[in-house]
Amino acid sequence: MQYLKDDVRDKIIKGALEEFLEKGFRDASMRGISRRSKLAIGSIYRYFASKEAIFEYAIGPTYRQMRKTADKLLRKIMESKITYKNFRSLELINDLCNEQLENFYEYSTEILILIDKSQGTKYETYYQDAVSIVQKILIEVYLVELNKEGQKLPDESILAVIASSFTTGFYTILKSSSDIEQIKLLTHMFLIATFHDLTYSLTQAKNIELFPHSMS
Amino acid sequence: MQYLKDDVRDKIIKGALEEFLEKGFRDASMRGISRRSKLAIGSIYRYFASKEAIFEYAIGPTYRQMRKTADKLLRKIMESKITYKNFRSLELINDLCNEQLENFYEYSTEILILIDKSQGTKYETYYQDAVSIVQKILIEVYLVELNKEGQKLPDESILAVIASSFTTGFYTILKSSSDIEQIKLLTHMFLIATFHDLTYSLTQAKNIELFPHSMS
Amino acid sequence: MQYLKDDVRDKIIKGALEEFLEKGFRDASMRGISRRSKLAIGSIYRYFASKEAIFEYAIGPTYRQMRKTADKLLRKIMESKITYKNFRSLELINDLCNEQLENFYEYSTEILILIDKSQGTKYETYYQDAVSIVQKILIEVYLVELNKEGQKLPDESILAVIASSFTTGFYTILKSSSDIEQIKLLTHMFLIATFHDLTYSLTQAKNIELFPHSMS
Amino acid sequence: MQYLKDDVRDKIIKGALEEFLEKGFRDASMRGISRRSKLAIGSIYRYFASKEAIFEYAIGPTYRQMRKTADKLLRKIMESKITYKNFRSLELINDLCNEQLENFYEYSTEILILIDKSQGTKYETYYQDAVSIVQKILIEVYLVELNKEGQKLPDESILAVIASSFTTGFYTILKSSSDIEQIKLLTHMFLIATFHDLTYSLTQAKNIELFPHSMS
DNA sequence: CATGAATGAGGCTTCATTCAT
DNA sequence: GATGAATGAAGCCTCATTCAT
Repeated sequence: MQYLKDDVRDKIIKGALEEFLEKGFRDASMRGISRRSKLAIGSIYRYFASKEAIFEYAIGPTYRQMRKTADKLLRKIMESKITYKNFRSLELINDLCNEQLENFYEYSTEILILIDKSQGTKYETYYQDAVSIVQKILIEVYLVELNKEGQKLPDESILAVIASSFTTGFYTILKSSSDIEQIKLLTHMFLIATFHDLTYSLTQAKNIELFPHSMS
Repeated sequence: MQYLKDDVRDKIIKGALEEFLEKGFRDASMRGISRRSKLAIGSIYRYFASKEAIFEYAIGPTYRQMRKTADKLLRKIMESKITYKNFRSLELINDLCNEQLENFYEYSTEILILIDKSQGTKYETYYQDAVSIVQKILIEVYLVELNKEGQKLPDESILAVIASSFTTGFYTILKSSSDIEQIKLLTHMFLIATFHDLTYSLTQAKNIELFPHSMS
Repeated sequence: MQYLKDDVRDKIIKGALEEFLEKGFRDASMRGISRRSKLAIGSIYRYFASKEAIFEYAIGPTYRQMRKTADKLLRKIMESKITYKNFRSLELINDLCNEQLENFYEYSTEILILIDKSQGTKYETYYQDAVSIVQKILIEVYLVELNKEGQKLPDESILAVIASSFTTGFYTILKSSSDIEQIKLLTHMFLIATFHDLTYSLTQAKNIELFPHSMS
Repeated sequence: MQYLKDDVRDKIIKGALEEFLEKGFRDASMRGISRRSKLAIGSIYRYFASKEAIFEYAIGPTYRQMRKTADKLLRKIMESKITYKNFRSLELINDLCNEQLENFYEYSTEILILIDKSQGTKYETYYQDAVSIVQKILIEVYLVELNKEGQKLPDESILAVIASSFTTGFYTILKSSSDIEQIKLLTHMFLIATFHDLTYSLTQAKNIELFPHSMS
């Protein structure tokens, strides 16, 4: 063998990730991947059967890891009776997040591609799926519990908004740094910023002010 | 008639907006625009020189309007000494938002296209630009002021995270409804949920709990 | 409309038939069809979805016609108790052939393509299928009857040979002329030449001479 | 060793013949030849300059042998005054055939490739050439002689039909068996079936019946 | 002006051939 | 000499753009 096959495969994947990230799957061109990986197009086809196969190899494992994580997270939350009233929720969620962060930050490029560069692949609903899961959690933790108490949200679709907003913020953290400690800190801060007193904000939205702690 | 008819031009734009929204600029096809606008492809080229020209005509004005709004917003905030401590911030920001919400509402399709269907055009950085502006505002309102007081954020890049999270949430609202009253309500709720007591959350992140109002 | 669509479609089919006949389906190139039909490749795709669709349009109807004819022929022969002993066989077979010849000679190009230029299409077994049908007929007319009489062929696979030889000869006739009267005459001659006294030749092969009528 | 090894060359040719026979020259792939011969593609190119060179080496000698045989056959027939009336024709033709049958048998793969797997090579007209030679012989043996006698064929092009029919039948025999004795028997039977009393059939086609020997 | 057929560059993929090891 | 990875021209097909009617 002239070159180590794995070297070349990695070079292809590296170029492909660049191309996918910049153009998205559909607009990524084999020529672009070829240029970035400095390999003739024909050579790429020695390693991968198709553009789709490259995507699968580059992104598939990360996707499956993320699904597994998300499913586990969802199951744990459903089982552990977390509600917005539960004092230990923060710890638990934080732990659950931290448990997976190591995985996440290592594959941040893949995740970013999954989020909004995967149109045309079987993973194209990834971002919506992630948002849906977050939304399910929010419904479980907030809406179900509030309904039990006879409280109502002014508009329940705010949970969809918060789900998408939170999901994006979370992935922005992953994108922003490759220092795992910083990612953990930011995640913690962002969890607090998003969920601290969220029930109060949502139910009282019409009556409260933005900066209560800061007025003299 | 010496001039090309505006109603035809509008029909084209209407079809083009549909196509761009559904497929994105790159994957939008002239045939698709032709089908949706019920006009022959050749006719479209009589009104617009290229697919890009259609995009420019359909989206450009909205883009410029949004930039102007954003710049004005940024300038006003810079000039008006809004800080997280300023009691009148809420009113002001709410007013600023409402002032534009009608615009947003009216051009929500164009805005949604700008956000994540503009790849391949000169506007493809729109979402990032929007996030940047929000981030600048957050820096002005929170970071600058906190620094003056000698306080520090555990990690300043949390502002970038909140900027992207907020921007996405805001555009999710636009996408979620075509009822302007609901949009206003959701925006208000979302503003509260995001910024109510944000300073406290950020600075005290390590010490506080998620659901203070809900424990007996 | 600028050009009559059917004109163009016909031009494409004409070029495609040339190309298929010369190169065979697999080696026929869209560029070749494009060159022969003097149409840009893109134009061809306005009329046909794929190279295969062109083949289907050009050849499919002829194929179905031929199958129908062959099936009918086979059925009639099976039903009419024709055997090599049956005096009226010649007339009947001749009639059956003539009945279809008009169709055949009109589509001789298509038939020639079916025979050995259709590799890579769903019709690629056409020639073998035709031979099989002829062979079935031969088995019915000769072998079954001979067995009843307790006679044996020195080697039964001679029928497969005669089937393929006859089939090829028959198609050669179709190819050789576009004068229907000549085709009919040649078919008649060829039927006589092939089947006149065939039983005798086959069963007595080892003992007889080639030119019995011509020796002084 | 200074010279390339012959056994390797043979291994290549063996694999190539398999590949050519199954796919035809154009659709045969170097990878296929490499797989069948269990030799790296690069090695093959050390022995042969191109796919065409392999074909030439594998098929060329057989082609030339066949041409020579055919020419000799043709010359002999021309010189030896064989006619359909000549009593010794059968013996002679049978001998001529048998003389070559061993060759045919030994190179049947090459011949089968020549017949209908050689498209894209300079030998692609082989089948037509073979038919032409048979036709020339038929003309010599039948037509010339009949003309001398003032007899006429109803249509002279029947000889082209019989030439192609006979050629195909003959090659079907080669393809059908790898048992030389069976090939000889089938060839004999097929010669009888084709040429026994052919003159009578052709000249009297309009007046005779198919099964004279079998009517009670 | 409107129409839509015609064009051809560019996208994915295959495969004969070359070349570094 | 053997190997098989690398190359790139050519095949099928799509689609923005042009042009004849």
